[in-house]
Amino acid sequence: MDMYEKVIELARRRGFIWPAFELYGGAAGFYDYGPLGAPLKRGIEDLWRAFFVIREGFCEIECPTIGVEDIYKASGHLSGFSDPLTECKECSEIYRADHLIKHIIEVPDALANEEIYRVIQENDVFCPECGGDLSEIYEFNLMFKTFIGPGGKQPGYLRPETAQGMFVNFPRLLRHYRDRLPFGAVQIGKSYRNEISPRQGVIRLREFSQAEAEIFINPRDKTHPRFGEVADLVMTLYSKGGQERGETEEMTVGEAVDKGIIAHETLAYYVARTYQFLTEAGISKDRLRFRQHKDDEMAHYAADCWDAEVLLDRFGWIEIVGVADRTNYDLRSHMAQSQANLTVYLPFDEPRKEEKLVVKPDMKKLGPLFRKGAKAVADALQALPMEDLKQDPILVEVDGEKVEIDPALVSFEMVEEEIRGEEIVPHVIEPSFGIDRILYSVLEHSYREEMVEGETRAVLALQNRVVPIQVAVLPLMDRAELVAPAEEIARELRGMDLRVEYDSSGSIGRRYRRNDEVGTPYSVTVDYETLEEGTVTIRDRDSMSQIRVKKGEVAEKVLALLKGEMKFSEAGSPLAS
RNA sequence: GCGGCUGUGGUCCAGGGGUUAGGACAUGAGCUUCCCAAGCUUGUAGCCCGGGUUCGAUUCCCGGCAGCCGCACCA
Repeated sequence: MDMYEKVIELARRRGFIWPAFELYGGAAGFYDYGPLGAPLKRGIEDLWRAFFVIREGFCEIECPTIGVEDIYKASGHLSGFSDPLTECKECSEIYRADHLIKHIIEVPDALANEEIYRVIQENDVFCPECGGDLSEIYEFNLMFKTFIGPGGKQPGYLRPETAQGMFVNFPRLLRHYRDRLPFGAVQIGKSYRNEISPRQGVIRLREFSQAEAEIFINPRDKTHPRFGEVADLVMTLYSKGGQERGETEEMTVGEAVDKGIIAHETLAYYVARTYQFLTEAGISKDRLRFRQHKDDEMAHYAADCWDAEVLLDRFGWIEIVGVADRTNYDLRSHMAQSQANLTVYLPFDEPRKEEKLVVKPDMKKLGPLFRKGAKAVADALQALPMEDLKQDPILVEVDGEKVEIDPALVSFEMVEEEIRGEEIVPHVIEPSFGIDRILYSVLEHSYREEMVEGETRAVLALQNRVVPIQVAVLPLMDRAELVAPAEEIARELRGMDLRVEYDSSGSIGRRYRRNDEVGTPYSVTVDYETLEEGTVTIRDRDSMSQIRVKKGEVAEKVLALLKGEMKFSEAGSPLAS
């Protein structure tokens, strides 16, 4: 059994991750989060919120998971996210149709499917495997399509990423932030991709959760005011150059920016925050690296892009986060599609003075003279440079005809104008997190087995911050005199909003093991000394050691331990074993 | 989507054209002053789905679904 099998088996058995629709045979690429998985996922998302909403001052929004067609025309998902496929009629092999004619047509992407098929037929392209005839082209789009309202008139698509919600709300977000850069907006939610062949469990899903931030910044200033907070952080980087040499480098974030390895401070800042988030969530530092996209794998508009990759036992290095400088591509696309103005007015530090030629055609006279053509003449006059306006007569060309204009009909002068700022389209830094992949990676990186008295002990060493069961309350035996105080303690802990597991079944050792396996960090045990001395024990998951504390103090101590405000060894007196 | 392998209680596995499908672990109830998967008593729970062959199918055949591996695909 490899690690993946062990972890997935545990996750299924103990209620973290279940195949969806199992009752009806299931469907590939869909999973349920069970009673422990759902709180674990929420814990990871809440930690993400702490990092990317609270501490950065970004806002969280929530948009529909179904989008109208224009959004995905603009984003490129409608055209770029679908592949033209063709199938061999003999051996049923499937090919990307455009790939088959690459050597004939330079830009096959530009062709319609019928045209690709014609090129295939005219150039005698056959199945590369068996030489058989190829079928007509059919489109496979990775977006789930649906229809909005009755009649099938308005198509809708399940969103393939949450990012577009932030882009299409840009004008309102800008106003929310009172017309100033930089600002950020985030969204945590489901996205959908109709993958051809989802494999690898929760790594490749058809419905998955993303946490994405879109940070809108001034393209002229990509420094970051809080860069100093992360400059000394050491990370494992796998840069473009490093990939060519086949080696990773340990480096501080500051050094990476100084050497030009990471494009600029702002990108590096969020790479660093990503590192902190992942390690606090429970990703192992020595199985985490940041890999830079090579030029040919990066989208053409992107300036720089770094993926956080984790090392998984079965799958090798897997991408779990992408942090990209997408420049102004997305906003420009939506400007073109929607005709809306998605710019920000940026004042200059100092107003600039500029000389400007102002041309004023005398419309009172030009109007009667040229009637319908007057506007075209005036436009042509206004486009002329100074020298041409000084001629007598002034020559302009309107609709291919040369027209002579009396200089008396037009006045012009140089005006000194003060320019206080300019309209710009912000650049976007996009950290994009795959929550499901992170959750699985946290499980695998937290899982360990150790030998205890000849038995294998399985432990999920989850971080307190994300753990689904925070504390177990266990009477030493299922007897009334122990059960009563144990139930009382469980009630008290629940009263503090802790997620408590109360368990009185079987032997105490078995219950410790069960809780170890799902990561419960602390177990409170009620024994006969509780009745005699008024104390209980707290057991630490990782060390298996126990301390004894007063019953009345156990709740506050457990809370302090969970928050990391108290060391375990200092929370009570050690239990003689 | 193609090919190969696989599908039996919650988990892991055994089995087999014919009465009641077997084990281990897990799990419920009970006993036990018992702190690391102990013990005893006693329960619950299964042949992936559909069709075919057959007197009879969990077993054989076909299809579907799911899992694993390979190919293809992967903004």
